[in-house]
Amino acid sequence: MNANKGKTISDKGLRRLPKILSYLQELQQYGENTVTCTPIAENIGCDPTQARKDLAACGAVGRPRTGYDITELIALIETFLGWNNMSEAFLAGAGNLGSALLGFRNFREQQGLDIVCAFDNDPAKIGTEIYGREILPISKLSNLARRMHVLIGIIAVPAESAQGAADAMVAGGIRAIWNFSPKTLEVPENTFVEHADLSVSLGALTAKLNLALKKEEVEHGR
Amino acid sequence: MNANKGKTISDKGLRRLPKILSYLQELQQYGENTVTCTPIAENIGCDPTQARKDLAACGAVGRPRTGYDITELIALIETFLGWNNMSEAFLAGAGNLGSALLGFRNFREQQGLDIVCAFDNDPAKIGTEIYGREILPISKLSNLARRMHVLIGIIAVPAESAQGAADAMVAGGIRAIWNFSPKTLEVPENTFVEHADLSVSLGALTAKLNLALKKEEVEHGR
DNA sequence: TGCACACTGTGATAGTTTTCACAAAAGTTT
DNA sequence: AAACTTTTGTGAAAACTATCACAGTGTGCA
Repeated sequence: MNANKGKTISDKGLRRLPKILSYLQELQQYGENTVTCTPIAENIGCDPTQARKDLAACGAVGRPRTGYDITELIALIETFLGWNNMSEAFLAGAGNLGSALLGFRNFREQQGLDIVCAFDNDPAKIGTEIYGREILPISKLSNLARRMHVLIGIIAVPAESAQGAADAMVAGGIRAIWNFSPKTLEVPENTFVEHADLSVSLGALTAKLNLALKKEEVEHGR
Repeated sequence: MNANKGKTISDKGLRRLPKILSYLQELQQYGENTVTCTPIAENIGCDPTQARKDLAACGAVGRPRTGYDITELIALIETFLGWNNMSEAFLAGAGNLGSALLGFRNFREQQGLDIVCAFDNDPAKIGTEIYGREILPISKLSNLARRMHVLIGIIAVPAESAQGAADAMVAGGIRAIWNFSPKTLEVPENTFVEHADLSVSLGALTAKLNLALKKEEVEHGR
């Protein structure tokens, strides 16, 4: 209980960590050994104090005038994110997006996420293989998850099947769901859902562009 | 200038709109005509006042005792997000993720996003077709973007090529970049970047699970 | 036609996140 | 070895976001 002296991190802060990590790995490739908060903050686009507090939340201690040790920092952030030891995950939905997720080597190598099984309802897909993983019927998800002690589930099914897939995952003891469907899922208290619906992110982008273009139109219009 | 009486919306609020939209479309399918803020808020997981303020930002006006007209609300949100008229987009990177993005019919139908061209540096891919779109060399991106007045770019290339792709997009007059690479991009002031790196979202999920499991371990351990 | 209800719209309050300001610490230079 | 510079760590202030409380208003019902 003394490693992390009661420091907390906000959800937003949490999301800065993978960006910081990515930058640190880049620095490490260039042969750097230490780094200060200022370049980190500049790279990820935040205030240096913010970066310092985020790092502190992971248990990092820096040295005045020198900064932080990059290797140590990488290890701390990876541990904090749970990326340093392999976790097994189940995937529901072997369509376009699901197949792409199965194809990413990075999840295994960088984030320690091993998608061990994929599930689908489409009889045409069941039994086939995608990137070396056989597609199983969704009805088998719960039992297998429980037997294999899988705690992470990925939902890449169409909106109308999303809640059903989530229910199957929860029934199988899955505790964290990465939800790529647009639907908001209902799950028990102790289950985490990360809504990664692409349309949310796209909406934020197109709305900003839209507003800016309209504003420019008005400014140029007169 | 009177449609939207100076109301503003935060970035976080912006991201609630696509979720609200998705729920409204679901209600519409069930034959509902009007909706109040309470069920909307429950569905997307926020306070009813929050939902009301988000809707107000889109220019929506509700009627006491009745609520909001669903059809009208959908139209307002779609207009606000810029999803009601088709926008053309260029895609850089025709790998796993890029191909999946090309395969989504939804972007065209739901978000009005038409990925008209895809670009890659891999000679093996150039000239081939993916979901009916020919793959062109990235060197042609700038000129084509300018000629076709394309304003939206999607980056699905590896980290090391991301900044180069972004530069080409900016040079071609692209104003909004949907960035799926882990790298933070440097772009001019007037260009919007939406960082949709999957590892950020995954990190938030695994970190929460990780912390919860550790906490449970401590609680059970003694 | 008027009364009561359910919901919107919004100013005020509470809570959270970010930024500021500065003391303490560790190298660097003279 | 002392003075100086750079950077961390953190409590306090500012900015932003979410929640609360309630006045205003249209609708349904008597």
